[in-house]
Amino acid sequence: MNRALTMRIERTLDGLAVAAIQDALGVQAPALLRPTTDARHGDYQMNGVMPLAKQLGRAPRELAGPVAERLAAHPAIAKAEVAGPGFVNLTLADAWIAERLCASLADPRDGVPEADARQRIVVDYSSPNIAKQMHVGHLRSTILGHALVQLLRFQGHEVIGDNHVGDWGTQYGLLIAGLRADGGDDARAAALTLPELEGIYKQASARAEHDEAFAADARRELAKLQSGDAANRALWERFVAVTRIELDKVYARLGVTFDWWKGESFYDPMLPGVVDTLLARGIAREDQGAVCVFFGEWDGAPPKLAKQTTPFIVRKKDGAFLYSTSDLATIEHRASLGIDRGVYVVDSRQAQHFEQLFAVAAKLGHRMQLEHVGFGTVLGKDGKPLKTRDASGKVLTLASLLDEAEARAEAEIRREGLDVPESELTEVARAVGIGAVKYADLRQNRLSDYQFDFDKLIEFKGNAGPYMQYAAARVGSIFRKGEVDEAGLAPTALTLTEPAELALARQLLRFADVLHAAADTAQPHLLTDHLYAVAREFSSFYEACPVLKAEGDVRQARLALTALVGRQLRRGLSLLGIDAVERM
RNA sequence: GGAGCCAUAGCUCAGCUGGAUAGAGCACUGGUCUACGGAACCAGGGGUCGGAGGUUCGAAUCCUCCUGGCUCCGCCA
Repeated sequence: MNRALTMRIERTLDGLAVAAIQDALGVQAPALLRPTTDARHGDYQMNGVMPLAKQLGRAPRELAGPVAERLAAHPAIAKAEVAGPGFVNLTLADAWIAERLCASLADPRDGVPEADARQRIVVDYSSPNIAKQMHVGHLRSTILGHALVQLLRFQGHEVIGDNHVGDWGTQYGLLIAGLRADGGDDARAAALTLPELEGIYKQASARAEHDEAFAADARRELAKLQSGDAANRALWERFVAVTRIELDKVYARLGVTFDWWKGESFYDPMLPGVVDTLLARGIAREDQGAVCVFFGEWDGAPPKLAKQTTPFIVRKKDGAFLYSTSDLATIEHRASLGIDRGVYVVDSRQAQHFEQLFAVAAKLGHRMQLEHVGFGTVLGKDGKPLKTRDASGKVLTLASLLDEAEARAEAEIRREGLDVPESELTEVARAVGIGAVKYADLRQNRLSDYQFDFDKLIEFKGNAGPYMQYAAARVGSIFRKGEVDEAGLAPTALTLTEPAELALARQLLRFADVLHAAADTAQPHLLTDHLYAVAREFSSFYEACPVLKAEGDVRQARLALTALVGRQLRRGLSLLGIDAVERM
């Protein structure tokens, strides 16, 4: 077992426990090793003996004894005790903990090994529409998706972040017709701004509701666009370019990036082929003029889908394609590029669409690992979905939300009288405001809805973004004040004796396990929980144990702990897409 | 008509591949400290985990039913 691998403590101990069961009892069984929820039960507990005893018809405590004995012999384990109905409680050896921490200090990856198998992964996230401003509805996908990309990349995977923008479809016929009806010429088109574009769309779509001639115009313009008409194509390109300018501004503020911008238009030429294949393979059939997949007619369809009487439509009766078709083409295209895994960071309400999509992809023979990373709705303080427009009907844009976050952060920094020079105030307020919004989102279990409350998320205490940034800044300040070169710390041994030192050390030891769990399950809140626990343990430690005032080995050990805290906080925040600041 | 999600402390939320006395933040109460950044630390009160059954050595977690909120599903994405 190499050194890096043993940084994943939980996995290492689980392996030891399985081996101990095998050795002591001569059977292969899951160890069910978990961190304890109560420090009185040690650091990790093994629950596997109880079900095993049941299975063998033996007394659990009787079986647990010899297993514990074998575990206790390992240098990592100071104590292995049988407790309760048959738990085996493990307490790690202080010296071993210290040794692990030294190794992570010496490791440029802070002790986090890469994943065992490297994959090529595409992550779909953000996905706004062309000709519309981003609104609060895009917040979670954008923040969560970007964090996930970085977590997976840190695991060593080859990750492609893809912004699958809505840049194709019926709305472009409406926009072109609307612009023309509005007396729009080339000059007008060239000077368009995004809010104007949005206004034109709103009017045009309202007009098409009751004005049949106009609606027919829009359909004609759409057809021309789709058949490659040069003038309409130029207008469409203009729409895309105008929107892109505004999108790029928002992404720059958020620090969010993409590797691909393969929007729906990119897949348009492949759509007829997708439908042909589905028909030819007998996966879809025509019904009432539309081409549909009926899961109830499949052999071995997922039971949930089989009960569904409504079909998965891939071509409308008017011949137009849908996003289902486009999503299938996307999978097809990615498969041809040798992508192993596709991750979709999209609202949970689309769960059924993805189940259907993935089922069809599997039926087509695709082996790609496909995952829908769903998330809940952002709610207002009233517990209802956050409105995308205010009472007057004005769109509540993502940009305006970020403006408010920054303004509130600046006000808070002034109010608290923090250590921020006037010249850096704007930049610090930006980092704090944006960081607070991101942290508030990421610390939540993604599947549940969450209440968006500016008053809480800008608070400089508790489990909130600014508190984490503050903790990181404070660590930096210790090294500055002590004139200690943080990077130069490379102890080969640490003396940890104080309870506060050991409690902090044990928390730091979890970093690698947590990062992998967060990435594997697409749950960044596991990482925020860890970072918050580190920050809290650090505060207790800092209160109880003088660092700069200590001497000799004690000082060295405390500096090493402090350095690790700083590294985990900075690394963690950075992976989540949150900027740390030097001073605040 | 079919499918799915949610209900945990006053508030916002963790915990849900079953494990030991259900955790955190905020709020509240009390305490510490002439302070290596007090945006601190320590301690405390507060929950029949929506209800009722069931499976199990063990259920917030799994199963069934009920109540109350919410979402999705034939031609938007």
